[in-house]
Amino acid sequence: MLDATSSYKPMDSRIPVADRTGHRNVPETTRRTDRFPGTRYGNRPTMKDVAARAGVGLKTVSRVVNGEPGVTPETERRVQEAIEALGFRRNDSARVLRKGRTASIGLVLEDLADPFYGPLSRAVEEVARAHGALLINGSSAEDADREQELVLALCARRVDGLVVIPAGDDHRYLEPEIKAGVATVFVDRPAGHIDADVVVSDNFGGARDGVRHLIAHGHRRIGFIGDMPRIHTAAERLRGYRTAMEDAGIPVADAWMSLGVTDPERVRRAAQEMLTGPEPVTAIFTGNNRVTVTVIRVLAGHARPVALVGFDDIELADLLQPGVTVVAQDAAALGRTAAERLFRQLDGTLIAPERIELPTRLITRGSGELPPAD
Amino acid sequence: MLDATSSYKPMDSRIPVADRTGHRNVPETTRRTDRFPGTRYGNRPTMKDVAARAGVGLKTVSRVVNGEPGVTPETERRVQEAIEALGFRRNDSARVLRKGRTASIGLVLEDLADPFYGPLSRAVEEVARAHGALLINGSSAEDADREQELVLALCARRVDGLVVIPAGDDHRYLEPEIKAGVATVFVDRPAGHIDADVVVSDNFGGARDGVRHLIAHGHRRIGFIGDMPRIHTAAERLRGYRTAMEDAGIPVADAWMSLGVTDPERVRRAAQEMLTGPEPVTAIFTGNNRVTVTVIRVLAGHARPVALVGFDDIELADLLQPGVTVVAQDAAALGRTAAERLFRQLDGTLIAPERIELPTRLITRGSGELPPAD
DNA sequence: CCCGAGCCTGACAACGTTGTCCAGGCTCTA
DNA sequence: TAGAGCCTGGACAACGTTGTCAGGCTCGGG
Repeated sequence: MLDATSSYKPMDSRIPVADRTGHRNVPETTRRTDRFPGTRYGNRPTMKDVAARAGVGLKTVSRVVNGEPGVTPETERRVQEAIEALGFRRNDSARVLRKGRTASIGLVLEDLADPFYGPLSRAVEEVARAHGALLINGSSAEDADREQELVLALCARRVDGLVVIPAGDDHRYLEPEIKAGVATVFVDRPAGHIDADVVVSDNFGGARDGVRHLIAHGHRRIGFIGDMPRIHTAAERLRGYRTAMEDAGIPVADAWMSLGVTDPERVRRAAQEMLTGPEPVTAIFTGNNRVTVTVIRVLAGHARPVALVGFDDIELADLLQPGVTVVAQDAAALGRTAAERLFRQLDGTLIAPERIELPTRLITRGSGELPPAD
Repeated sequence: MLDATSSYKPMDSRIPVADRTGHRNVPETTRRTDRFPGTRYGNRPTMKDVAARAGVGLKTVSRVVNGEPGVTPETERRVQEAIEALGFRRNDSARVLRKGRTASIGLVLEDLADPFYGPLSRAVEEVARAHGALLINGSSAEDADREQELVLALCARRVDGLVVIPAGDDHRYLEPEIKAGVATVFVDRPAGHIDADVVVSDNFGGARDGVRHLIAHGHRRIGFIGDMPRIHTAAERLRGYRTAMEDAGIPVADAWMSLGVTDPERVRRAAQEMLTGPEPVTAIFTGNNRVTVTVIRVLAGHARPVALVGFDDIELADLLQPGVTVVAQDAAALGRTAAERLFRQLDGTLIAPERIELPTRLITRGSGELPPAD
């Protein structure tokens, strides 16, 4: 009978909180069964094994593995042979312990599945790769506690740096980490109560320009559907909307603004309400890609044409009827800029934290140029 | 003057190849400047420091940090206080070294920025999280060498398991790793020359059904634009196309099939050619989401209506005119299934490698139901 | 023939944590 | 009151790697 009783017990990677529930660790017996004769699971060969087999010293193996000079070709050959034969692979955990640097950086974002974060994540990865570092990432699901949990787990892994798209608004918990030398850059939204590098889009200006665009095309009753105002980007975009309206001397009715979670159901209802209320809007400005997509669906089923400008570009926006006018931000540039700054922190090239704002771009495709249909 | 001469020298995370270029390691001096008085960069407090400050033994600190029983409330309080005061955070590298498990899994995919992989990646992350593990991921950019490099770097980090979307077609290099106990699951495409768990979509059946759908709507001259045939999914989808055509007794002209890299330029040209050739197609079956998007653009500028069925669902496909009929695969389910299987391997619940095939779903929205316009 | 220089090589400690094991003090019972 | 047993705490080794340092070898010059 196969011994398959052991179960996956990873290290507890949570924050070291003393939850003294008295759970006693089961004694760690051999965890793996011996399915391959001659090779025990989990018992990887070490440099010591290689050294023994090659008949050399430990340090010589280390030298060969790391390509350090000072090894005779003949000795090196013997070591390489032993490495091949045993299937040796250097244990980077031990290496990290010794060297201090892990050559990995952490990326905490809201949701990997969101099309906005894909390119951002990829850009960070590219830069990391160029610097020989790996990328560990996690989704906070827009939850401050989960963000903290993730960030601290990454710090426990001793990542060299962190790129964080903050969900919470208080990052003082990161102070000891930053002091201890963890390079940190916030992206998309600023950090809270802490002085750190920040790379953001010009959310205010972008939204203002988008709304101005609608105003320029004759709209006055313009709706705004955005994310929860506690999210910085959402607040900034709202401010852009308000400013554009104010600048144009248009008083804003409360019924034209809807802020909250951006799940399709709420957004759909919000859109319906501002389209059918006592002062129905003739145009809508949407606060992010998810909202835009939902509103497009609503408008597709709406009788009267309604103008639309959305924040964030969306794929195929040009092929819809009409094409969707958007305020586009460059997600890849955000990620790239942040990551590059991170590595400059690690270089020691960077002195003081800075706030970098990347411009947005209005892309007109038709939906924003519809005249008001009263 | 600030000492900013040190530069980021991460651990070399490449495969241990002896590139004896004789580069000598610069002596590692203190890397960080002392910007914060009283806190040296990189010198984090250890359990020893905490123990000293709390006036207890090293192991007692360990017990408190890990919530192990056997510590007086009073002692625990003192230790917690010291932890707070010093900003101590357990070093997981050392922990890993001692425990053997890293509580992290690796995910190697083609491109994080591809909308198909976002949900997949997210699903893997969710499962990992549920098992207390972190996710490290990297993009292979469809390059076999880069895939191997990434995978081995992850193994050097001693990830507990690997979810791999293979780019290469020979994975024998993974044998020692798997033997050493690294749980491994391949997704989306099977592994090459190696017996391992595989989770794939029914690419053949899906493509066959999609093409049958077009045939059922009266098409006979149907084009196929897909990825390089060395990619397994591409080959399977092509096989589905051929089978559907054959079953219907339709001879396939070479000019109707185009296989190769799926960059927009090539795809655009391929589509143009089969639309204007001597035997112009009346319908096109596209082999993945990128191809589909490009072909939609081509068809949008085409005079005569052409039917289209695409492999992979795409966002907003329902809002285009006409809606795009697709063969949808469930990326999240692929990721979830693979990850769950991975953790069952780690549990010891799983014995023999298996091949799991998830069904695809034909979603009709209009573009596939257009009659042939001759 | 001897000595110093230079090149290889390996012994050893250290990185920070956890498992093992033992000692001392306490409580409880006979 | 003594002995048994429990509870708390700490000393120590080990995990696999790398930096330091010293020893042994070869070679050439005096």
